[in-house]
Amino acid sequence: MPRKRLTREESRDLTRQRLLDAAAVLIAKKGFAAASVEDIAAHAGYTRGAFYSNFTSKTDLFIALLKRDHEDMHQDLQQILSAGLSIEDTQRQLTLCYLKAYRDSNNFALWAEARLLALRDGRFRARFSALCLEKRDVIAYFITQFCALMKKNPPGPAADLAFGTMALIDGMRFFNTCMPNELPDEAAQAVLGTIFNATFFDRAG
Amino acid sequence: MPRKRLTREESRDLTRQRLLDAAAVLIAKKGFAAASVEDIAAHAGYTRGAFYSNFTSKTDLFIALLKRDHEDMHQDLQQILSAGLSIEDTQRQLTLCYLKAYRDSNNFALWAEARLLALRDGRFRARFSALCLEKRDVIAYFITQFCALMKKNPPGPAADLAFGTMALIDGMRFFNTCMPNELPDEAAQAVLGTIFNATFFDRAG
DNA sequence: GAACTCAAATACAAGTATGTATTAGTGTCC
DNA sequence: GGACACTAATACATACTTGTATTTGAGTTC
Repeated sequence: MPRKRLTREESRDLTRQRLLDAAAVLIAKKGFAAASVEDIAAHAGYTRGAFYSNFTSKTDLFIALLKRDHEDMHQDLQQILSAGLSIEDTQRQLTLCYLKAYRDSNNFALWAEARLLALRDGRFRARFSALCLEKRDVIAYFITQFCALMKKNPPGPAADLAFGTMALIDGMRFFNTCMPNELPDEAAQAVLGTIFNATFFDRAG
Repeated sequence: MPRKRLTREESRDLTRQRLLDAAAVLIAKKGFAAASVEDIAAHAGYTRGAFYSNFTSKTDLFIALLKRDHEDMHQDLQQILSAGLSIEDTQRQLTLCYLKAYRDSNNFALWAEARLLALRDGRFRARFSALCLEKRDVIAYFITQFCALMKKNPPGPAADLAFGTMALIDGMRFFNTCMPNELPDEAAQAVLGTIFNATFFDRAG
């Protein structure tokens, strides 16, 4: 099958995506600061010219990258939510979704990198916070729905608990990834399960 | 009072400490990769010569820095533990200790930076993991003691739960620091309290 | 206080990044 | 199919870093 001739816009978007893909790999591998623009462009099969033609800066590209990742995850969660499943099935789907995201990506390293950058760079922080809050809201909504389904009140403001959830998941994922001998998959899952159950299930009210 | 004349060893140690102090500030501010050796040395009031005379590499210095911070915290915790206080007093001391560490340092940014570095650099990871595990063990011991004091069994292996504790605290601290409007101090404390209580207190067994 | 030793400064040689300014080569449109 | 428009490549100027090799100068010791 002959390769389709691309319109200018399609072509441009393709290079954009390729640059983003390359950036995801390189930033996860070397870190944001160490991944040079040259590197990223080269890995995507371009030169710096393509990069600067598509993004104004490395930071700009990073935000675009995070946004893309966030939207992917958001869609997944949204789908689970809108399916109107039972508690058990929702939980099951959630786990699947989590594991999927877990398996095939080093994206959590990107978010860790972004958090660090956000601590230092005010401009970046503003844009990053917006993304984080969207993420939090999705999770908060989940918590609310979940508790409603179980006919319990959440043990605190759902938005705040959502932060806790994110903290816990990301942190455990780091330990699990970095020292799998000390915290193997099952142990990590068990701890998450224990804490979530204790917090959201095993309570009066 | 005239400045004491320093022995060679004292003098050397002083520059070492100064370099570490400067590194702590600069790495927290700019990140490990972006904080140059030159920068660090200059901020400490030296040139690169002093740096290379005291450390073999930036990574080497970073490990030394983390170790120093860890030992400080370790001592604090050890003191609380060995005081043999009641549950309430222990909790109170713990909170104080936590807040103290919280207030006057950007050190948590250092650990976040280190985690990222550990993901990529195998050599660094080995050394960093060792520190992390010491930290974990201290916390795990705390958990064990605490549960014993309350005559309850921990809801899982203390070592694993310690990872969860670290994840939660560090993660919440990030959100609290980065977006204090969205997650103010009290909210962060409340969430931590809720989750810890649910996990360690409000259970049968 | 003179010889010696070691910490820190200086000088030097590469290597690598960024960003802009200009050029080449294709889609696009009449 | 020829002029135009825009994407990506190239060329260029500049600025940093790192690490080593050498020198200076201050503690130490006899």
